[in-house]
Amino acid sequence: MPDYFYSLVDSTPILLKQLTVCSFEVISESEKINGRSISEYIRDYLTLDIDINRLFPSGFSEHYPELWKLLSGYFSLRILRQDFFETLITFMCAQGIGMHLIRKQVTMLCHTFGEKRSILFNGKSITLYSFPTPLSLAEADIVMLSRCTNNNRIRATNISRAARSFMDGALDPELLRNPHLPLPELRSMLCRNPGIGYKIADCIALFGLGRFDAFPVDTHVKQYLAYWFHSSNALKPLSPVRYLELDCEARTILNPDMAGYAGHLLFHCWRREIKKLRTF
DNA sequence: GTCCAGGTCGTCG
DNA sequence: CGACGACATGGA
Repeated sequence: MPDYFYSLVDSTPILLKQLTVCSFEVISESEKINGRSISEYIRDYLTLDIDINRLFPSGFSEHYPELWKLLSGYFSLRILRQDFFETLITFMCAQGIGMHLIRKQVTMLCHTFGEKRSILFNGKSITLYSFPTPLSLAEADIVMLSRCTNNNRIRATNISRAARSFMDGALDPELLRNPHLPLPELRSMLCRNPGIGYKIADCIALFGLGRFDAFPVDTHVKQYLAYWFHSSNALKPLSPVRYLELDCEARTILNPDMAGYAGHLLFHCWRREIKKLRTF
């Protein structure tokens, strides 16, 4: 993968219009990434094959007219087909803390364990750090690693262990990428790794394995299920059984095989329009 | 100072 | 199963 692509790999959703800021002019069409042309790669990465208009079931806009009005401002939001390992580690950093701290952890991981790369962009030299390789995290000293994980030693240990599982093949993305693998089975395979529960597993499936049917239920999703869709279950504290119930409820409201993708638009719409949060 | 952040896990009744 | 605390920090 060419160096400049690392500037795109952020493990966070990006609005299409923001992404254009990255300017693809620097990329030559003759260059290949994993045997594919640049335009093919971008189309896949930005999930341009996914038709946003078919994300929500027919009748949804009529059933939720006010919500639909808010949501229409989010149709340019794309889920990215991101690297499995990056997604795995990034979401293992996302437990009960704010987006700001999650980004900080990922940034520190890159600065501490990633490769330094300087690229020329619009005539200026920019220094970037790649995401750490599985090997570098597998071999990382736990104390140094926990400095990157919000000083959370347990999280650092879990990440270290996950990296080693990735290295020895126990955690194999090619095995998990099987589209015929039922979601509950995929989820339980991911949950064998300490530090990964239902929510993180669903995030890894959704963002790192292209499983757009996976529907992660977090604190925000729980809130909008109660507020927009009047789920009484969503008002109660989240437990493993209730997680599965909410997951099931969401599939009756949304298109089951695209529930996660649709849910992601709802997620950002909720955060910005209702909660008035500015962070993506 | 209090509450809440893209949770998970162990323990106790 | 449900409730609660530990893990950790920072922004509102």
